[in-house]
Amino acid sequence: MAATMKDIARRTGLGLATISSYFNGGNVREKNRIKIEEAIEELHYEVNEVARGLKTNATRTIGVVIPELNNTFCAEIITGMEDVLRSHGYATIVCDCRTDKKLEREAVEFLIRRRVDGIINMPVDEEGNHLKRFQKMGKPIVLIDRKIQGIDCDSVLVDNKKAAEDAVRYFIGRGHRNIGIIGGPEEVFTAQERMAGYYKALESAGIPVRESLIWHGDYTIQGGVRGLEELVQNNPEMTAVFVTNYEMTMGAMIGVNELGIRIPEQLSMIGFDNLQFARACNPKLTIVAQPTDGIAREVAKVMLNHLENAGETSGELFSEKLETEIIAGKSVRVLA
Amino acid sequence: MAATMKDIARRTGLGLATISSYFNGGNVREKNRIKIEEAIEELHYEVNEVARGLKTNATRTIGVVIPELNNTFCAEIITGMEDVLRSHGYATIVCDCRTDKKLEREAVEFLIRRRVDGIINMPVDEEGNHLKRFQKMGKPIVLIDRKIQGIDCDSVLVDNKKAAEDAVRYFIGRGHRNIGIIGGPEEVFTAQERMAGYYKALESAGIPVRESLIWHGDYTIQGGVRGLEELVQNNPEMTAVFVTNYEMTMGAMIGVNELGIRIPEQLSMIGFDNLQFARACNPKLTIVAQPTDGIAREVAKVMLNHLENAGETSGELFSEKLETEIIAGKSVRVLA
DNA sequence: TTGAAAGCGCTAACAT
DNA sequence: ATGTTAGCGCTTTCAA
Repeated sequence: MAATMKDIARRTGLGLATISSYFNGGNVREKNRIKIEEAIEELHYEVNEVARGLKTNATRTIGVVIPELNNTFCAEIITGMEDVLRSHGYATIVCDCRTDKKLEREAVEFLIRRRVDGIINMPVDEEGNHLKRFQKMGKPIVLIDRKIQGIDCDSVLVDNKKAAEDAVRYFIGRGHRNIGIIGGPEEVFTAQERMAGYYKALESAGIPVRESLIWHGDYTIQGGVRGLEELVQNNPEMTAVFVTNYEMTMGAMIGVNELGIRIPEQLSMIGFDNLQFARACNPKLTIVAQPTDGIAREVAKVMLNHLENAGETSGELFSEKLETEIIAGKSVRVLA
Repeated sequence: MAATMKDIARRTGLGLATISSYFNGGNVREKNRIKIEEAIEELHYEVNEVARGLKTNATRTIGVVIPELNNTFCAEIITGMEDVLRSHGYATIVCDCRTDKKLEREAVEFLIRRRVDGIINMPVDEEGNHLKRFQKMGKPIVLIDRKIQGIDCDSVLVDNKKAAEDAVRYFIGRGHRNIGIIGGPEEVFTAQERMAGYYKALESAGIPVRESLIWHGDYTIQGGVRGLEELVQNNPEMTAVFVTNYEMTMGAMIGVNELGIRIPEQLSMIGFDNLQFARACNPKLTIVAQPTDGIAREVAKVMLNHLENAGETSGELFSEKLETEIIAGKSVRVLA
């Protein structure tokens, strides 16, 4: 069994409180400090965070619930968050709920049992019922990427409407009029926003929206393949297509390859996320890039704020919208 | 504050032990069972796993230390593992050590403080010193993908030598003689094995190994770009190149695009991992595919075996080598 | 500055 | 089948 503070107390002849105070930055006589440190060294003592958590009612652990770890956008955000959280002494328990509302709810209950100090969630259930019980416990919740109705809490979002607007304007500015879109699931917040941006850009340019140019996908690779095939087949006059997330962008590229379509001669394309993938495409893909690292750091910061200034929360809900950026490649043709 | 078992005891008039026994599958009179369940419902009781962990000296938490979450191979394995571990009631704390030995050691200490029941590690430090203390505590360690010297423990590997051998043979069988390789860091186990496979395939075909055709990369995207550029520049006669991990494969594709090289007319290529990426390449890339999901499930299984049959471990070290597979695309030209 | 002691929420041994 | 109780390793009053 691992050494405990009692062992150190015995070995040094000091009381438990002194040892504890040593670990918690209290004042300890120089002589005793040295004795304690020797004992720690010899006994290979490591603080038991479990016991500490039971006593202090704070586990220094935060739970992260996401729809799909196996999704670059999620993975990148988690990498960034985990990095800053751990450097502040917080552990991160990641739960992948596979885009399933039932699993998402179970994940939250799982985290409640483990008494995490806070939850970071990229929500699948847009009603937010899965979070209500946790919120009632007075512990902080930070939402990433998607807002939900039933829950008032902090969130870190991306300006998705503007992102899509920018992309479509980019096409329009280069002479395109028949612009298709491979959108996301209609019930997902980001998908709605991106679709709204598509509408807005077309409307403000006086281009009528045509239903046949709109494909509602599901944010998966296979959905992207399918979407591209359908759009191409139904719209011989389409000269450009905007794909609204990374997985579908990959799918659209697969579709393009399998149909033997040449980019940008036969079809112009703007994708989403993952600059490296864009560079690996031939020709290099023009994309909308999200500030994943910025999101990650912002989320961690907001969460740490709650945790370290417990009590004195300003009452105001934090809600930031980060900006995206278009990274130009060679996949958009300039029409005469 | 959250409800405790004491609250349930008070509310039902039962003793603590009865409640505890209810939660641990003991026998409880039907009438009392109902009373307990009503109380749970009304009090919104959730077991406190922290207290339970302190008492039982088992946190039902396992730590995972990997070099880079932001790496598809790692992310896929973690997704799979976390899935099966959580369905058995185990939480997973993931620590990304950014391929840094110091951070890796710190991650293990962090996990020791949190008293995880086991550690799963894709090791960066090939001497394994970071794991020694944990191992002395008698808790299980499972290594993924890389073996290390100093530590005797279970491991789940891939037959990397054969993987590389197969790839190079694939080239040879199609008439290639001047075959380049973009290898990994020389100190990394998988990189050594893959390099060994390259040598073996060439030697058994009677083709002399030429140093100029070998590039030692670092398993990063940028390393792949650089490797491809160097190999192409130094070997005008090279007709084929084998890239030995996913990130470098992506990098090599970027390099190919930026140099304007046509595949497979000017250069044949076999990459590594990520079938979807391979399909998105133009032309579709031939790759060596690792059974990531198989690895993930195997690792979780081995770990659960240790945890659930504590004590009666067979003493034998488990070490499985899974097989890879070549998925043919159109990136390898048949030479006359 | 240091020590003694209570108690966080649970499990398990023992008694009933 | 159920109740009583000690104690897991720590923090935190309260005294000294």
